[in-house]
Amino acid sequence: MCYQRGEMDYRKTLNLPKTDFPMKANLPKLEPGIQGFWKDIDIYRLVSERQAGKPKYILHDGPPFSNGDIHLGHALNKILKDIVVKHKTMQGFDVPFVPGWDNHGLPTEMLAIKTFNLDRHQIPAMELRRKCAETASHFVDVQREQFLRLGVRGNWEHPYLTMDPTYEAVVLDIFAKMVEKGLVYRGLKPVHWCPSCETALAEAEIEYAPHTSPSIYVRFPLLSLPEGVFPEAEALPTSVMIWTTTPWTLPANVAVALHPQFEYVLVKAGEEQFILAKELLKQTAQDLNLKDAEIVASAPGTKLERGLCRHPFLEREVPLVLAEYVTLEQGTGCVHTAPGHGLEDFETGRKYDLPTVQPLDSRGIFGPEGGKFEGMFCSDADSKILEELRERKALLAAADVEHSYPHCWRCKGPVIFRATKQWFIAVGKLGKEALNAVEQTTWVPRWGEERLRSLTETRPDWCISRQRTWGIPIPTFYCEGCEAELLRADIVTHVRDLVAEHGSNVWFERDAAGLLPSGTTCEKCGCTEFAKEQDIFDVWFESGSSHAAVLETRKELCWPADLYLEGTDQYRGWFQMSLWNSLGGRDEKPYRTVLCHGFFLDETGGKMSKSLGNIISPEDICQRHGADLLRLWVSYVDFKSDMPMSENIFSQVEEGYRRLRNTLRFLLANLHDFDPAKDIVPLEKMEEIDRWILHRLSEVGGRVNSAYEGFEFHRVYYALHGFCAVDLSQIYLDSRKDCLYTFAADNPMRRSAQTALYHLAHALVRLAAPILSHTCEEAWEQLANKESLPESVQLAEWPNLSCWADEELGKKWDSLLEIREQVGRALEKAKTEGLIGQPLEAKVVLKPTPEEQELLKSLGEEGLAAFFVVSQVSIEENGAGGVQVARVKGEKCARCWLRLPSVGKNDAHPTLCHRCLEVIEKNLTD
RNA sequence: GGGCGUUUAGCUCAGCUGGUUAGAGCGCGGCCCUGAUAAGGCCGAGGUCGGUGGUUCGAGCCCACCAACGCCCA
Repeated sequence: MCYQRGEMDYRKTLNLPKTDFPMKANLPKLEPGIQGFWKDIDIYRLVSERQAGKPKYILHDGPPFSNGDIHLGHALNKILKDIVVKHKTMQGFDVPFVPGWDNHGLPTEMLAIKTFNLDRHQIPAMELRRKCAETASHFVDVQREQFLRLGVRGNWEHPYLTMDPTYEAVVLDIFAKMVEKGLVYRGLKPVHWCPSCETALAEAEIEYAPHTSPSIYVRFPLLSLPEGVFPEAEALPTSVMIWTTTPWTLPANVAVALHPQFEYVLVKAGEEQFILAKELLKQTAQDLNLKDAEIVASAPGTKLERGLCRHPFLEREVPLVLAEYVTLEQGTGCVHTAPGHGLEDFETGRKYDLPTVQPLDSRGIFGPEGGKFEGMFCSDADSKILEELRERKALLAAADVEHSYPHCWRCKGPVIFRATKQWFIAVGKLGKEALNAVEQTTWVPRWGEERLRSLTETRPDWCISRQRTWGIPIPTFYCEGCEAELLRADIVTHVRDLVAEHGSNVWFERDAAGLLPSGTTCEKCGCTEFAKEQDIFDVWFESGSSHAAVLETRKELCWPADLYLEGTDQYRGWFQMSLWNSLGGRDEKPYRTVLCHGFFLDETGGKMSKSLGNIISPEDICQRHGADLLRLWVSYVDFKSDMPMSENIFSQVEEGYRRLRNTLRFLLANLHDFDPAKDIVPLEKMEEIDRWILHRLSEVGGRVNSAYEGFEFHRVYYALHGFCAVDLSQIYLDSRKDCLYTFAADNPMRRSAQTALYHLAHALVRLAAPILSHTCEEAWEQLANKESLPESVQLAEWPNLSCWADEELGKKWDSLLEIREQVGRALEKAKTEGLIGQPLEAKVVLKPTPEEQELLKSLGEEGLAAFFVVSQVSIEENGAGGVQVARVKGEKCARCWLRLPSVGKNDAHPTLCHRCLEVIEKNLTD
């Protein structure tokens, strides 16, 4: 090499950063390639093999419905799981992740009906089920691809599906256990019922529309009240006044409900008295045209409990009961209660052990229980009932009212509530065990315990019957002779075996005889002919069985799960249902820890929903920003409460991503000539500043790890981001650039710096890998080009960083950093005063106190200059503290840009300082 | 209407068992650099900690009530 005076390009003699790791990620294009790489090397299998034999950590996946594209909530959920899985794996656990799908259920059935334009009343059950299965399979495939696009690692080749025969068989197995334990019974429950379609309707099949109903006030003559309440009632004929819009439900009336806390009054009007809520007296008096109403006495609802009235037209005593749902919005505060025709009424009926009168048949026509209304269609009976009330002087007022009323989605006719026989799990019997289990579970966040406890405490028995087609049949039978129920564990087990072999379709393909063990006879009447049950299981019973159907049946898994991780809606859903199912079927709770995440909100804090049109799809984000950005966003926010999401917030995450990426890039770029095998410097020979940054790394690593452990991923983000932005970019890397660029390539000080960069790069790539899986894989490839490393960062172990910790050094550098800040402010001042244009034009004069002397001297004036990123530093003796900035004397070195007195002292290289001269001359002799 | 939760700078988060002028990063404004360059550095302005009342010598933190928002239920 030959340098001509005056026209030398010293730039070429610098060790400037060089890398293939691009500044701009272009994640949408990059990620599919990386995902293809993972697929090619079969990353899931590789990791499993590597972790085989290590302690297991079981994160059991809650199955989403396979009936549409994934939305942001699904993406969030799977990314969170993936972060846990990847971190735990790096921590040395064997973490098999088997994703699953919930295939059965009404939403899928409705989707299939719509997609294939089916007539659900015409199509044979098997045909409909085939279409449902086709729909479910299709969306399993769709969603699998969508989850893979997020970079989620799992056993996607062999997920679990609730419609798989092996899965279905375990559901029935659990059911058999519950039958054996006497937890299953058949009881009445009111459901939405369409009398014209003659079928039960699910909530989703109901449409609300305006409807005109009669609005009537009715007298219930008072028979008695608890001792000492309203003694004035004796004086005149007294009745409890109720209001209703469904007169035809009066034959089913068995009680009048009052609110325990409301104030009820005894009112005298003419020659009679009424009982009603005080607050509603004014409105009612107006409706009934009562001019002379006068309050005689008053008492809270709770005092009236167990009073008795007479039914207005039937020979029936009707008790006064208490219910919290009674409102003061309309009526009288005294609510007509018919357990056969309303869910709340039904619950109240249970509480007070009232009979469930349900006189209608499936067409909505009164049967024998309907007395004189037998043979009439329910709403047609309204006028007859009004007539009856009038005759008996029980009707106080009647008018028409228009209100919102449920209608059938299919025939558009008004629907009714009708109690029918359904299968129940007596979860009440498991209450104590449930509370115990809730207490022994670790809830994250902790208030989850309270939430599940209040759910389990108040929960009524679990109705598992659904009157639909797409699901697992409830394997019970009815005697054709005496109609007795045939519910036996051995028979359920027999059906289970058939289902294990043929799938649940077998129930729809065979008649009862083909499903029962041969020789089954009715224990009551000896009959051998049976009919099979029509109801299928509630899907919650199915997904609630997953703990057994998945964890117990997969070799790589084990029961119970270490972790369940779902959204807050699942306290009532999967968390709870899995608990009942497991307590009923396995006598133990299915999870050790339950972790719960919040929901997405838009930037204004409102909810995200399709109807509001403020939905952002994960696919859209992957296409425009990349999965790693979505993953980083997941770690950027605190997922335990609700999380706002918007383009604006997203652009901030993008900034954060750039900082992390560019820091990593800078590390890699300055390692381009570093061969770890040859060049690595042992810790004790490293420069102090390099040991300091490794000490900081060990601190950050510790914080990052405990943040992962505590499921506080946003603390991972802030720890990593802060480290990259402050410790590295602002302080360490900025100070180290001079050494890295201008020193001779193999100068031990430069190798020391590079050794730090090397350790930093290796650590950061690992610490961030559970979150930024793609980016870290891309960086990993750069590192792996130079040394033999596992094929993927996913096969890397968690770095042991504690060996870099040096508390004493940390403290010392805290003080140095304070001085550095002082210097920064002084430089800024000098700049605004026009003394200097930029820091390299400055000479910093330190006037340290005696205590600071030693501190500063240990770094040396040159070391301090690099640390402050200025040209020169001088330390004055016996100062009183403080910093002074002067314009530097000396020319700018053409190579290192520092202003030093040595510039111009050499004739061969008049524009170089002594440091650069040495490097150049060394280069020339090499 | 009920259960559970959330509410600290424009944004996302810290703030230990209550204790001096409430912190960080990003964004924003100004400046510097052009050898991390669709990068990097420096400085700065931003908050009556959702509201009201209370306990206390002292409250972002404890208590009560209220409001907005969210999940679940009715």
